[in-house]
Amino acid sequence: MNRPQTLLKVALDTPLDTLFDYRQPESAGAAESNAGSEAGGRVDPQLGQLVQVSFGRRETMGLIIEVADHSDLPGEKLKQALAIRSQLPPLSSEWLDLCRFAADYYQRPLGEVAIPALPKNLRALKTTSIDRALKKLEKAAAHDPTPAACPALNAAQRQAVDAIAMASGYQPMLLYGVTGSGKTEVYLQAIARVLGQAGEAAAQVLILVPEINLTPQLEESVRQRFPGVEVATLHSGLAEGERLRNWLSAHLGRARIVLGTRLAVLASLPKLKLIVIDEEHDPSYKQQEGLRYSARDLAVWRARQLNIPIVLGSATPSLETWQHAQSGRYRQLELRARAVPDAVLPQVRLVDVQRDKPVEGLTSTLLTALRKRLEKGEQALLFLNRRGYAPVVSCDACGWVSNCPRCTAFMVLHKLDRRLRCHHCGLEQAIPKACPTCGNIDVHPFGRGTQRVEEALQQHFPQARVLRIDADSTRRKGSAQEAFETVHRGEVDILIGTQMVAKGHDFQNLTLVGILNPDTALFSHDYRAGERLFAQLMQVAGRAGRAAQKEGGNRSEVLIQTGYPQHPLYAALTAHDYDSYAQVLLSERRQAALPPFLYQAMLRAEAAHLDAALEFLEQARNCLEHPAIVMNDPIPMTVTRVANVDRAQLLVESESRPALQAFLKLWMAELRGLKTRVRWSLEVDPVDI
DNA sequence: AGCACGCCGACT
DNA sequence: GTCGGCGTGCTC
Repeated sequence: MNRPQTLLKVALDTPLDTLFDYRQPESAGAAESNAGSEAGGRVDPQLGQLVQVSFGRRETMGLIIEVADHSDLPGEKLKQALAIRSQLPPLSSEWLDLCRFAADYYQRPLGEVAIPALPKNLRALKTTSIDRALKKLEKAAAHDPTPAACPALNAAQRQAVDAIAMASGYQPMLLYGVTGSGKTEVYLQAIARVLGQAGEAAAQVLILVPEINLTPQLEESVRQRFPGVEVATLHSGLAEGERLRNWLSAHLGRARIVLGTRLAVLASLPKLKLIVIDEEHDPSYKQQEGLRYSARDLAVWRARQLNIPIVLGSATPSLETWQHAQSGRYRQLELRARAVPDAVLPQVRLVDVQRDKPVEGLTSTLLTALRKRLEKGEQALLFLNRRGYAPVVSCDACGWVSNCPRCTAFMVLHKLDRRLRCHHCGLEQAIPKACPTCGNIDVHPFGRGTQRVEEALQQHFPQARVLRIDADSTRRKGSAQEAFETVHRGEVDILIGTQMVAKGHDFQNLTLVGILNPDTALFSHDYRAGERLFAQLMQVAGRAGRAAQKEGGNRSEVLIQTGYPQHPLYAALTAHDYDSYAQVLLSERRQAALPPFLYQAMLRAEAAHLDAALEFLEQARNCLEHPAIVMNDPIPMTVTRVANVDRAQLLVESESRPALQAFLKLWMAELRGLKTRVRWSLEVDPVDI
């Protein structure tokens, strides 16, 4: 007497690695009749539709992954789904496959990947914001695309544009070119060609950028170049309403160009025909919490899935991408010259701090260079990747240092607000007037951050307008943007900043870049530190001399203050030669059996006491063996304690990615079975070791 | 992960 | 006598 009934297998945002079965709602149409869908009659549920369900004691939104007529559970355990959200097209099976891949690869349940990838307002139980967004989208008038004028290309750019526009099917391409070599123009013209080729059939292009707020220039260029074309941005800074509207515009295929940060790689793009990843080496493509995905890797997977070309642009490609280009898996497109006529690469000079001892972080060579630029009315940029006034305060008499009581870290002196602040847990304290242990009056700051250098600069150049840009000076929303504008308007003579100043901005009148204390990264235990430092310094150096050279012939210069002027990294920087340095790094990696010649996963554990975390990892290490897997010793993390929580990690390695994946799948099942009070998480392809 | 239930300490 | 600590168990 069992008439077959339609069951929905639903993915929910929960750590339980399974789909949940529900009976279909009484009337799929009726529940949402306010949206104008056909009332009454039963509508067939479809894959990729959102469905409202009761789960435990709460109501939540899920995604229909399968429609079936059988469940392994006894019928009385099945609840009826509450309502299917039918007023928008279902997510495509390609999109679901993308989420499924990410879920499998990063060892998470499908629902934990797919549901959070959707805008919050789309998942909300009430439909008001969706209705509002759809109405607003209707209203937005569609303009006729009016092609804007394109600058002429040089030969290398033309070749690159042709290669991208004429690529058929899956074709990853490394667009390798120094800052100022005209990568953006290649993107824009390739996009124009791809959108043009698709004609009325409407193609979509996805452009990924590291941080949209720091690179508003690209968004500006895109909008100006494609007037009348709908451009949707997607990034974490958007208000929920706008986020939903832009997401829907992409999902409905209206937005022809979607420009976003890493999270945009999971957008629904039904007509996607080309992906561009700008600054593909940038670490911010790696999500560093929750689902720790690489947007770059997922983008490449997506391009292959859809059989479309993908362009990875960089002046300092990641070694993974470099290796693929070397091996021929990726096609290499190269822009050698700077695209701006007459522009030349800045001269990079090393200042040996053993011979020219810095005072307050500034060598006399750098001070002289600054003075010269000031006299000419040109701008200078100093780069110091350390915010605050001084990284630690100490007592000469007894050796007391400003340790954070909750973290394995120093509390940083912030002189302006007269506080000590821990950059790991946020704890703040007043600056002690005397040493807390011995009472000595003479406690003093040790080392220097951007605030201290700013102070020194003001003393050296009282007439100069000095501006500091770092996370502290740009707390307020939009203040970073304001700060950069004052530089553009020429209201700043010397800019001092952290890595925030390295990205995106071209300063026309900037002719001197000083790099203050880059050496620490040279001897880091993280084998990626060299690669990252090179990319960062190259990027900062690129801020200088982007404008056409003036008739006076004053070439821009970059001064690097270092204690190791012989280091090959600096030699390569001086020669503007990433090729050979990357080659050296790659062969080192091959010899030492490190990524990209080795595949890794990191199991991390957190507990109130280090012993518990280490003990869990030891247990994890012993609970499963695999012939192709090497398990390292569990070790405390470098910064062991953060906010009173101890952290440890266990690195797992294999020469075979499939073997690692197979192992992880089994291992996760084992670990989920261990009952432990330790919080743990797995990261596949970890970047910070 | 939420969110409940469930049994032992200091308070309106 | 209750409010509330977090241990344990379940979610179609």
